[in-house]
Amino acid sequence: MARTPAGIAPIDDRLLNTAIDHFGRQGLEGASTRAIAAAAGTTMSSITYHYGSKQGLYLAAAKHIANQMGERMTPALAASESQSRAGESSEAAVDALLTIIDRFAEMLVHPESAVWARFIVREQMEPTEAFDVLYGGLMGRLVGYLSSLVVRISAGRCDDAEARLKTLAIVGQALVFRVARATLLRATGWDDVAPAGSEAIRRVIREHTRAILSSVRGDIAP
Amino acid sequence: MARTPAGIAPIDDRLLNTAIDHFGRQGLEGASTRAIAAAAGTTMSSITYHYGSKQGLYLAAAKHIANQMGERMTPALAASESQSRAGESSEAAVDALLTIIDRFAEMLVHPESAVWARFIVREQMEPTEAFDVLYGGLMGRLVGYLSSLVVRISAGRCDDAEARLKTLAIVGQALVFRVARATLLRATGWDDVAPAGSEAIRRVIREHTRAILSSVRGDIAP
DNA sequence: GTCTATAGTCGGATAGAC
DNA sequence: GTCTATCCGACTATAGAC
Repeated sequence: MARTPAGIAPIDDRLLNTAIDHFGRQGLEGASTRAIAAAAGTTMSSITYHYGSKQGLYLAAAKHIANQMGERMTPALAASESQSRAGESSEAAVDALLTIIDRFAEMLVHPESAVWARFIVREQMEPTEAFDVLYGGLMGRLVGYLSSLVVRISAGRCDDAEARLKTLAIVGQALVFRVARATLLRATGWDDVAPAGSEAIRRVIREHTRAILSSVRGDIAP
Repeated sequence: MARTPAGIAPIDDRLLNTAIDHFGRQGLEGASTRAIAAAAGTTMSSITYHYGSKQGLYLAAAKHIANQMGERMTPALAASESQSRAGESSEAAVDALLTIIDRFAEMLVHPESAVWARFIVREQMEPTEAFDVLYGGLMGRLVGYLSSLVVRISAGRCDDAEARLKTLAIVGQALVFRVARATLLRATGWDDVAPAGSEAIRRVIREHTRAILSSVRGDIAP
């Protein structure tokens, strides 16, 4: 049986993706291992066999999300770190930050992230130990890296604590288009987010982020 | 038995608030009418009596959220509309928009909004007919109003469709501090959002929003 | 209006066949 | 490893006492 580089067999992969979907919609308690197993084409006791319990599957699902998000963001993170190191200028840091934000926005408007987001947002608003898995995977590193870029861009105007709040606010501009998806569709009259809409969203986020970072640099009066 | 102006008796109010909490955490299917009734100090069959069914209670809970959010935002909305009408200048429109955003941010950092947010975000990412109730209550009106301010601030530089995307991105800066609460706490090292933290968050959002709107007015090069 | 009692379904965990 | 069978608890909805 062929295994992926991550060591996950196709059957486990299918079970994990189904689990993410069900847990994301109904939570740990609300989701049913019977329904997850049936949707993945197997039976409930295979969950017990592979993951020990319902909660074991839940934590494995969180790890699977962290791995997949890491795969999506790693190239952009490498490119950004390269841009960041290319020059000491704050312009280089702005570009490095925009590289990450734009890739993050692209991920969030992509349909693939819908199931991840349901799981993650649930953990954000009512954390369990699965949040440690999610935050330890990529999020924490990303927040720290982006905040350090903001500090550099500000040239000492804002301290680390303020930079972290600024980072979250900037990220929130992208997050809203996934988390408030129903409002997006109502407000725009769209049936779904077509490629043109996705481009328009990313352009708005880039423009806003540039404007915010310009003000951080002191280009405009506060 | 004294009734509130909204015509909701204390017992119903307690039942509805409990329902919002349980439904927000576990969803329509996951939540248990027995548990909701017990936590509200009554029995399951009183839910059937008052709301017909579990889903009837769910819709009533959505309406209750819409009403409460309306109460919180109405004064700011009235003040904002007054500011907006006070002058034709785009500065007046900026102030009017900031009034709404700041009040919205204040609501989102307040602990009270945690239970509402769990319910609403669930409906955002997996809408049912309860979302019609939520969106029809306040959200739709607010998005339309803020977008019209953005159009006015831009002085024709962006059309209505782009203004709506910009509005959502701006709102997202506030939303993130509720929706990604666990990340906020990890990133800052806070145990909770103390008054000083709440002030810092709102200041960042105001500064960013001013910077974004300045760029919309063409104060800085795109 | 609020309660208890009951019917019928579905949940997770486990044991054991193969 | 994957399945069936079974245990026992919890669920919604309803009927009916008071």
